Amino acid sequence: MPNRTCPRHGKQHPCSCAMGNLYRFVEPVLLFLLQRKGRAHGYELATEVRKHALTDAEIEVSALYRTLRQLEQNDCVTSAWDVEGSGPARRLYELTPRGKEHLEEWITVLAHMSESMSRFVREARSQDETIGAKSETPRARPDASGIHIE
Amino acid sequence: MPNRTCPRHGKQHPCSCAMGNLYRFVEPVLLFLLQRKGRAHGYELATEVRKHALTDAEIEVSALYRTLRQLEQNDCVTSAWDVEGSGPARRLYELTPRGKEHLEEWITVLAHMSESMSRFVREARSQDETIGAKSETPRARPDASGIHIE
DNA sequence: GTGCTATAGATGCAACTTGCACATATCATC
DNA sequence: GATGATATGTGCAAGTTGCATCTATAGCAC
Repeated sequence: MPNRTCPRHGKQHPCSCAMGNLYRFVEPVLLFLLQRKGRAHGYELATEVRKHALTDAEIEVSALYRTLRQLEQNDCVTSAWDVEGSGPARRLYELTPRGKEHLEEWITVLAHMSESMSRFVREARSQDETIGAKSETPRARPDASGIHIE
Repeated sequence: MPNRTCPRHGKQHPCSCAMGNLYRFVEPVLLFLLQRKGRAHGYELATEVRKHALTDAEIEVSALYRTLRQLEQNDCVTSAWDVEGSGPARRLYELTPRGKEHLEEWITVLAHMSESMSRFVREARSQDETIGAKSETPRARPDASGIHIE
């Protein structure tokens, strides 16, 4: 949405692609998935994160791994190498009590944000209609609701 | 919410203070206010932006001014110096048709995000209950009214 | 055994964004 | 002439991000 044009949607439709990943909404989704799956490795999470993403921005794998490391540093997850099975070793992540707490914090924040946003959308849309209706008339009176600029 | 602790709320309650301003949610609020007020200067907007903010993060005046400049560069607003009245000169901003369009894009994005978020919150909460019920630890019931912080 | 692909995790770095402190200027009041 | 409110900005270190690239294991085809 910001100035730089979105590489995925171009000018097709408005998107939130240019919004950040790392500290924004990757974290809660990862915490959520980890809570649900009990234990998972990064590559696996990467395939599922899309379905629960909070914006339509692509979630970078690098951002995902970095977020997981960050979460580990903050005691929200623990990790252990899993060398069983075929293929390269994988790091298995698991939620800690602190991580669960952090997810709950995120849930509170997101619930609040969701509400703020839908209120904003409601207000902006109703205002839009008002202005749309008004602009038909020869733009006379300076808005009865009282804002005057000198 | 991210790792760095919030300077305003500390550990009191979860907040979205550490989320970005500039390209995030300052833009739509400014566009909205400009549409409503018809014309306004930055300092004035700064006093009102709080009421419509989409996160509980403080909106920096510097971010606000920078956002306005950016919006001007992208033809979303125009500005003109107002030297009438007392006090220092003020830059009066006004929405352009492109700016109105951009606001509508934001509204679409925010409506979508709001929905994604509330779905996420719903899912995460119901999952939480399931897991809570499953875990045999007595763990004083997760307070229906919601928010408990460490 | 070489090349190719899928899986898995990670780093390097330029470009960009942000928070905070500070700069500039006008006017009013003391 | 000092102080404070109004008003608009800039400077810069620290932090964040997108994209390209790297390492490494295993399976399969040739």
